[in-house]
Amino acid sequence: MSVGRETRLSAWIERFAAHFAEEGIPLIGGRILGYLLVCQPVERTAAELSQELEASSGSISTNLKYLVNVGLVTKRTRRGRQAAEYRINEKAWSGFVQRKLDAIASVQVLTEDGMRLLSGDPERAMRLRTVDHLYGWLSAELPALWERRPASPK
Amino acid sequence: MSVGRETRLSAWIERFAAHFAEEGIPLIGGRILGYLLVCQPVERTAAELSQELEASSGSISTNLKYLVNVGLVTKRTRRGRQAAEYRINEKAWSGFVQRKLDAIASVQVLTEDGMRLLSGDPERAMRLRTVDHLYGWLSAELPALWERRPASPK
DNA sequence: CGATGATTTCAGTGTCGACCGAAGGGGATC
DNA sequence: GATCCCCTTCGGTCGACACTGAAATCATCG
Repeated sequence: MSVGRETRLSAWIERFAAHFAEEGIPLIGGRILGYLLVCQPVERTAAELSQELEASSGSISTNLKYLVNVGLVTKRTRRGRQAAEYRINEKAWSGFVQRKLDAIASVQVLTEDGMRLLSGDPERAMRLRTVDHLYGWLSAELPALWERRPASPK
Repeated sequence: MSVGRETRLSAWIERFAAHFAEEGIPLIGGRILGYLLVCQPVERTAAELSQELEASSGSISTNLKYLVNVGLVTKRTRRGRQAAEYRINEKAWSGFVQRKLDAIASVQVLTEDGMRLLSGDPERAMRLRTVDHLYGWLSAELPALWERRPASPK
């Protein structure tokens, strides 16, 4: 007897959430993301998410607030409906990734400052220089790479 | 009365450690990295680090073990010296950064699996497809970018 | 082989953050 | 304006992890 598609999707959502948990996103936040990426229909209320993901209403609320804040989820309210509907904002994902790349390259600000502090002593600055050059290169190339990013498929 | 260079370097080390603390590296580990990048002479014993950074011997030991493990610090023992000497391995920094980039691109494995699970339903796969394309592009371009990385300065 | 000096191990402490669930507040409908 | 949901807020619990300091371990030298 085969495992149903929904069951396999649940397992996939869990893997998805686990990955982002390692990057500091709360487990429940990751589950919401994974779920909203594949659910049908695309919009869900907080109460539905709470039930589907077996998480407390408080956790759902907190995490939705966070996800809406970073732009990955969109909140929609409708007249005549007390329940707000949430959906994934997949277009915002590139901004999300871009922030990660920026975070890596931003170390260059630090290494640059360090080089300045050691400017009178080239010998002593050698170790930092190696690191600074690496980040300097990244700071130049990553934004350039990002420019060449193709538009998302229609 | 001006602030001495060493004082400013201490402040810089603290900023350096704070940055990597946000990325999950323990504060003391970050301090060790920053300190070993700029100290003179370049090699230090665990006891010296403990004193300079005002951290317990246990913390220093744990963090050095971790940093040696990921390759950012090199341990050297010498005959006739009971104290091992540690120094920064600035050449390993590129591997450190590369692992970060790989971690970002590795999401493509997840999105790809998800696409497979939704293969029978293109409509439903649309949201994931947008995300998958982004990571697919990254998975292709980041390694290519890395190839063009220049050697560190002599 | 014992003494010495250094490092590693380990149990204990404190902090921080995710999560829960009950209480409170805000709309919408009647 | 009363009722009914739904969402958010908030106190409390739990587990994870960084850090400490003392004890155990290890290496060197006399």
